[in-house]
Amino acid sequence: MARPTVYDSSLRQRLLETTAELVAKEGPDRVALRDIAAAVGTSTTAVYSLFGGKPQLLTAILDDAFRSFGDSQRAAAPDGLRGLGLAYRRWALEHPAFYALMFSGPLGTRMPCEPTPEIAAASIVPLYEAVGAALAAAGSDDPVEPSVAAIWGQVHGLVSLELSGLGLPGIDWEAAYETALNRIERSYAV
Amino acid sequence: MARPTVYDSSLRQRLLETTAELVAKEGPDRVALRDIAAAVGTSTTAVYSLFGGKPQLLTAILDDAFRSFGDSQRAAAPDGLRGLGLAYRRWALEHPAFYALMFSGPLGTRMPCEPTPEIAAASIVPLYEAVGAALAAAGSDDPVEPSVAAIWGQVHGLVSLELSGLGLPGIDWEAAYETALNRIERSYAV
DNA sequence: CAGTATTCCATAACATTGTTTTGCAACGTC
DNA sequence: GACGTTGCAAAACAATGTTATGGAATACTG
Repeated sequence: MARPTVYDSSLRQRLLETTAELVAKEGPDRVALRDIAAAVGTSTTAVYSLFGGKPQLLTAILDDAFRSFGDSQRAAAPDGLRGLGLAYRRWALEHPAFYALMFSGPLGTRMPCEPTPEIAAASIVPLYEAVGAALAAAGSDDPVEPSVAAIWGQVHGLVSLELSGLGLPGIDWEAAYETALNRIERSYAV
Repeated sequence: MARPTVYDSSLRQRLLETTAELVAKEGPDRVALRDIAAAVGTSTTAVYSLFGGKPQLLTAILDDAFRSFGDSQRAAAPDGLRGLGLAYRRWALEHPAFYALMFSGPLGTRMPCEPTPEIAAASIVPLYEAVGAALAAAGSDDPVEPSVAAIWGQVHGLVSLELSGLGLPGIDWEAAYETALNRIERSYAV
């Protein structure tokens, strides 16, 4: 042993929080490691020592985001498919930068920061179970995956278009979302 | 007049083609202006002289992509909603990097390269018209926008999830897409 | 035809990043 | 109290978008 360590879990936590804040404010590519380090009162070396580099730091942020998203989904699970859909949009609108980072895919961002697969997969388990329950209640023995994908794609697509600010200017996204949820309920519930 | 100009429309065209090629291969953030300039045998000054900078160059690429996408949609218009949906996915899978650039939104990429609004809007006119026709044929006088958004969201979401490589490992995306298209046809056609 | 001025472009300089290396500083041990 | 070891901050490095500079090629003028 030589000198007392400063790169400990407390600093790691503060780095995560500050980075999440900055990323939420202006996106992952606009935040510089120097800014993060300065905001926390350390140097960029801390990021390399504690995480390995910027991609790994963003991966940690990404995993936290998926966990938060998964929590939100689990909390809404008792309210059925519609509850899951409403919670989905609410979470995405509250965390637009995270949502973009989570679902932009490898070509969307330059940083190779894919989430831990298990954490990402766990976040959609509630939807999986709700669709399975709905199919079972309807007496259908269709496979679950295509329906899960179709429903997930529906809500993800609408939220994604809303966040992208693209096309259909002046549209009432909430009304469009209601339309889509109604269509889903009509197709699957009962 | 002094010396013959080299930064002409021909060079501009070659820059566009080379950039599109490189962007398609590895995404917009990984291509350096120096590489583009070297590939066409000029210097980075050409990009600044002909376009204004990297964002403007990417905007030009983006507009080209929306035009190509719009052409594909117009060509599929006679085949109805299902034809539009199939053409949508086909184009996206053939041009994944462009698709990501087109719909990643301001937070998804660092470059401020939003497309020209009219060009982007024109690309979904065929869908707009098909939905309007379907609603009219069904004798419905519901507003068109929410349905357009819902359907666009459905196909965009599925394609986007497929391209992101996220979640549902080993799923048959084509089957999921068929499921979604069936659901759309059942809801709107006739 | 020679000189000059003007226009244009490639090269080099600059600023900002992520990353790696270096050197100093702090603590335990002898 | 000196030394060696460990750890971190600051400086060096590399890549990239952007801007400034210098030289070169051509048309005009005498």
